[in-house]
Amino acid sequence: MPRNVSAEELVKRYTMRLAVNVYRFTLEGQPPSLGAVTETSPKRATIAAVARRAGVSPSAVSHVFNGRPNVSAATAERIRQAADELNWRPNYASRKVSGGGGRSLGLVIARASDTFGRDPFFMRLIAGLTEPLADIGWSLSLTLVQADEEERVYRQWWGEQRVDAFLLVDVRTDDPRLALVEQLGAPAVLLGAPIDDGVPAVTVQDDTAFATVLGHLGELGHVSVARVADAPGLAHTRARDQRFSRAAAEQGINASFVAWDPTADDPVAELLGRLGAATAIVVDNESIAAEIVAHAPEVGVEVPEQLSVVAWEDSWVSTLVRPRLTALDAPVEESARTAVALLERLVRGEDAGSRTVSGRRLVVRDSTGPAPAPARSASAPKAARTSRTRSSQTHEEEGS
Amino acid sequence: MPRNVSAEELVKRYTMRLAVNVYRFTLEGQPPSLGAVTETSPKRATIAAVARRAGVSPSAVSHVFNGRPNVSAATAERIRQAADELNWRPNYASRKVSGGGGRSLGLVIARASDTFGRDPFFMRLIAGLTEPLADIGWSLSLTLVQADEEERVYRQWWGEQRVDAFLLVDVRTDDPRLALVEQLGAPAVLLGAPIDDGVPAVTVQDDTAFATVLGHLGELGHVSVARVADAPGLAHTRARDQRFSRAAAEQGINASFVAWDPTADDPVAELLGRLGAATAIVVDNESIAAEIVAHAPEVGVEVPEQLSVVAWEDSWVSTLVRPRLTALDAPVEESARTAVALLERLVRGEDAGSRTVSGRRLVVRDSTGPAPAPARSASAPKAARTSRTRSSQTHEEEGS
DNA sequence: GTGAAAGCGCTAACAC
DNA sequence: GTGTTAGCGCTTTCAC
Repeated sequence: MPRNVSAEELVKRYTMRLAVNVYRFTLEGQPPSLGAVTETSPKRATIAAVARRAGVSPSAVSHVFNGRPNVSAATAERIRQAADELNWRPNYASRKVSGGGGRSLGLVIARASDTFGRDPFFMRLIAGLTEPLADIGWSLSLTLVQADEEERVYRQWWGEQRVDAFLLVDVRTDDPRLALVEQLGAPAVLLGAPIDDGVPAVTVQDDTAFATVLGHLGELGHVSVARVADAPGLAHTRARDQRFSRAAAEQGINASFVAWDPTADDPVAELLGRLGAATAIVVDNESIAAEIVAHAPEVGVEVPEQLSVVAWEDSWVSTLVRPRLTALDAPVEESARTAVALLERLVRGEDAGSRTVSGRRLVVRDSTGPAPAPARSASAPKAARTSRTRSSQTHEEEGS
Repeated sequence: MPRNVSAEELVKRYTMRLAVNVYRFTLEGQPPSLGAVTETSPKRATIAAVARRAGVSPSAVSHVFNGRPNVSAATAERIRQAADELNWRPNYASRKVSGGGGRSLGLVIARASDTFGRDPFFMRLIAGLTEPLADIGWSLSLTLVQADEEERVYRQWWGEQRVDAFLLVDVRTDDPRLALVEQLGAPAVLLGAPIDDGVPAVTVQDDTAFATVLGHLGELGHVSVARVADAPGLAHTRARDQRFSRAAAEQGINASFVAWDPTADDPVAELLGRLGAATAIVVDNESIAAEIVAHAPEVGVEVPEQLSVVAWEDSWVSTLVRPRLTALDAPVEESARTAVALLERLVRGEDAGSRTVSGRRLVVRDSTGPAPAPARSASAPKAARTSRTRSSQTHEEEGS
């Protein structure tokens, strides 16, 4: 309601109030004047108006719209029709204030605009969330925050009852949000590996992803592979490091780790300078992988002739750069759908355990190729690409 | 409130109710039992609890949290402190139901996941909206819908009072949403050229953008330039067509129009085949432009040696592809901020007129170069790029 | 199967 | 300045 109201608005409010008071004082059925005021006013119809039109009580209308069984089919039909005619929908706020379940999922992303914007994962996630949410009548409340504002926003949104559950993404090691949502009593689900029994997780089945990647690279003759992690603070980083080491050991591949340094003048050149013997890299972040393949030739490293690159995550961006990126595609939409399903259970007070969704698929494109012959150095000839536009092959990774 | 409640929950509710009833029956100040129940229960604190703790009435608390002046500074401080201690925030739903202003902006995007996901504009828009929204205590409710569900979602979100205003994007010619929001009485702002007095617009100052682009291309010797539009139904398409024609005429450049056909087997090849004499193109959509520069060489057209490409819209994607895209950068964040400011005025009942934000900047990168000599045909030598990594130059476009 | 009535937590008019 | 009170529109007992 506007703070500064017009004269008409004041008159209207006063009229409404009068009508209501008359109704109260007469203690009778329904004075026609109230009906008239309510139904012709620009204000939205109320449950009372619908009830009146259907010739029933407000509670009957409520029952129908909440799927409670105490109303006969015929009456229910009449009520629905009246609601339609008045174009009425239960007021979300009123419903909440009177104990009805809320229907809003909070997604608070602690990223700067640019790192948010250049991660296609978020577009897939947002798009993937909206459909299952819409199916159950929920909506998505989204915001970006700075790291030091994160807790405040969770507390505020929950405290104001603006949202009824949270989806936690970018989970960090010792992430304070887990304790926070438990303290608040807020239903929450996280995307990533399970951390805490209190907050169910939706995990992508990643166990064999590295084996698949290293198998692919091994076949191409690579014996030394490096893993490039983007953000060291994220919870998944260490787990992936370990899996990478193990899978490499099993396949007799020499594993190493290289950090991406976004503060360098030329992060790609700087990274390539630190690769050592590695002839292939697996990059945690798709846009970084894309930057590497795009920029490497400009600093003297041909992809895939001298270096093979695999992106962990896949999207249209991988098919945009040249050479196209070989990538590990995650079932983001499936994760989103699963998270929504869990959230719905939590909100209803049922308990929900963590879930695992299907594994990553290795999509082989053009950024991986035969390992360079050891003799050749950085001055290797820029061999013509075997087939620049060869179609993608897909290796389905077996689930576990 | 969960439908299926535990025994404990039932007991708790019953206890609360008892306490409340005792309070009502005694008709006295505040029975200690109620305070105890409310404050130690896991339920969130209420305004009454805060008032009690601060030794004032609920309305005093309300006044403080709504910036009304009727409370002394000392009392206000005491109230704030009590609220902090109880970790209380005004309940959003209650506030709305009792006439308080809402604080939620609806953004309904009628796009399929993939066309949404591959348009970096939306990431910039979302990121750009959240900050100004947070500044005024609003949040963003976002959803994707199919075209035939669009109207239903607007009606539903508004009818339920789930949102308090709408931001209209992807405005189409004769867009039914304009009449819809006016009929609903919903505050709304659109991004794009003004269409209707009822819905204020935030427009990017595009008047001279084509003159700037064509000036740049003219200097490079291009005499025939084509415009590639993505979605013919969008309202901005025709306006841009006209501006393009006019600017071309003024500069003695031969203008043509070519449609992008996403259904073709190879849309890029198909498009290039229809360019006629044009040696440069201006592409409405950044990801299409990126696809063109990435794929053109694979079908025998070198960029920029044989064809110059300019993208209308700019983001990190333009710097990812090779050659890097010369692009027209729009002030998306400024548009978002302006839209939020307008919306806030509308919601308060003040009127708000359309606004124009600063013009597009031409960012010259590597996808534009000298026009090919007319004699040379498709078999032109793949001349070495003059400077593959030359730094971007920026031409500020003068506003009007 | 139906309706009356008491709340939900807050705001705002008005009296003190 | 501060408190009282009557709503907001809905849900939910609990009588009928």
